[in-house]
Amino acid sequence: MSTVTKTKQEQSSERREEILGIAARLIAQRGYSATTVRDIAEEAGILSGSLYHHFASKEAMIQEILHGFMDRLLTRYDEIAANATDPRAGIDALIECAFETIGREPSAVGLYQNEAAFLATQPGFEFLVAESERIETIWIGQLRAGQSAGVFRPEGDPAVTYRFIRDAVWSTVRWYRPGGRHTVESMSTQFLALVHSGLDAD
Amino acid sequence: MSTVTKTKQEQSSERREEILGIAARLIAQRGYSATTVRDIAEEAGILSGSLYHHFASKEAMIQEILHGFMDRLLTRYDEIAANATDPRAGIDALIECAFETIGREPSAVGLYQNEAAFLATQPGFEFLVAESERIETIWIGQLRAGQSAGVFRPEGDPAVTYRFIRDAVWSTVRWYRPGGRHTVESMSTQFLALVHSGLDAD
DNA sequence: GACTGCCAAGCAAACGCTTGTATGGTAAAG
DNA sequence: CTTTACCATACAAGCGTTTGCTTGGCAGTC
Repeated sequence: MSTVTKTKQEQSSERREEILGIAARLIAQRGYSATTVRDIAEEAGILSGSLYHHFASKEAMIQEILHGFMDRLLTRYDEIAANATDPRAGIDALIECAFETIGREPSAVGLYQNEAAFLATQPGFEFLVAESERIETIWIGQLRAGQSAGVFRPEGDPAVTYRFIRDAVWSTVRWYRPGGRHTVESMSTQFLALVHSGLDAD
Repeated sequence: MSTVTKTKQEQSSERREEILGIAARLIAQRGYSATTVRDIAEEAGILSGSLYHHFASKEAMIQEILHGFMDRLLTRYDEIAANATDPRAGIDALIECAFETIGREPSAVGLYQNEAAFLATQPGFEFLVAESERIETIWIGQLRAGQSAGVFRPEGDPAVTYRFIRDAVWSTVRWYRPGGRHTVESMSTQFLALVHSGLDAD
């Protein structure tokens, strides 16, 4: 009697994780189809054929990267939604979580930003649509609750507001570089100020 | 003695424009390197080799698309900046112009969103960096002027605020579809309300 | 401690296919 | 008779992937 075991391909060895990290970084930089298995292999210090000892295909690599990324994100979002005391605190926590994620795994975020929309239409990537919808539901739930409670302005379609916020936050990964004038925290703070109070002076 | 003439490759025939439109649409959907010249040719009803009667290379096609797009945008932005009566009206006009552009040429916007960051690092695309910087200067100028005039909140780095706004607006092209619940105008209106007054009720 | 079997990791070379591009020809229009 | 737009065919390079093989190390058994 054994615990549930992973398939051989899904067992995580250190080498696998290392190669996935390289692949994520390259694909985030150049795009999925502009990144060749030879690029990835060379960066890993092996030949392209040797990649197939670790992964079934190039597509399997990006699937594993995206699935892992979205599962981790959804876990955090679920926790935030479950523990939020009020809608405003909930939205703030979701936004902060997104900025932290950008700081923690920029490659996965960038790759998701660039490739998810197209890949979602491809067979084998149905999970992208499903998990994106769950995420959307969490955000819109907080926005709606805030409108009902009277802490957020009643006008404005929550679905549209969500997308504005989502895109502004996630797009940060394209230009934010740590070590410069701003930290992840200061970015988060400035965004929260903008989204809560707006641009206009009182 | 003649006026400045375009090179043969840059002369615009109707057929050229048609093919460029097809290329822009396909590349916006699938990405530059995932779109083959055979895809473009098939959609145009010709063979791939025949494309080279109109264009020097695949790269020349995307250069022409992007250059044309940015030139038109920059012309409009320059006009707005020159005619703006005050910073708030200036920012509003810039935002409205962006939403109108999304409605008018969604393919070019989408293509720019997806490919510009990578292409900007490639030889032959230096104009992308140059024109992006000019656009950034126009926006940040309005934001700074608003802070100085006291109509915008003084806290917040204008360069960061600009990027938040820019990304939220342009990313709209990825999910907005005309004919649904929202028009370009209603999107523009809702975004302006959010960016000026924020989420919080008074 | 030597021997055996096994396995993860990678190499070297090739496979069939797709890619962007070049070339010579053709048919219609002016 | 030149120009325009296109076809038909080809080509070299690069693509993802497969194959057969080598290597080093880690059990377990004698």
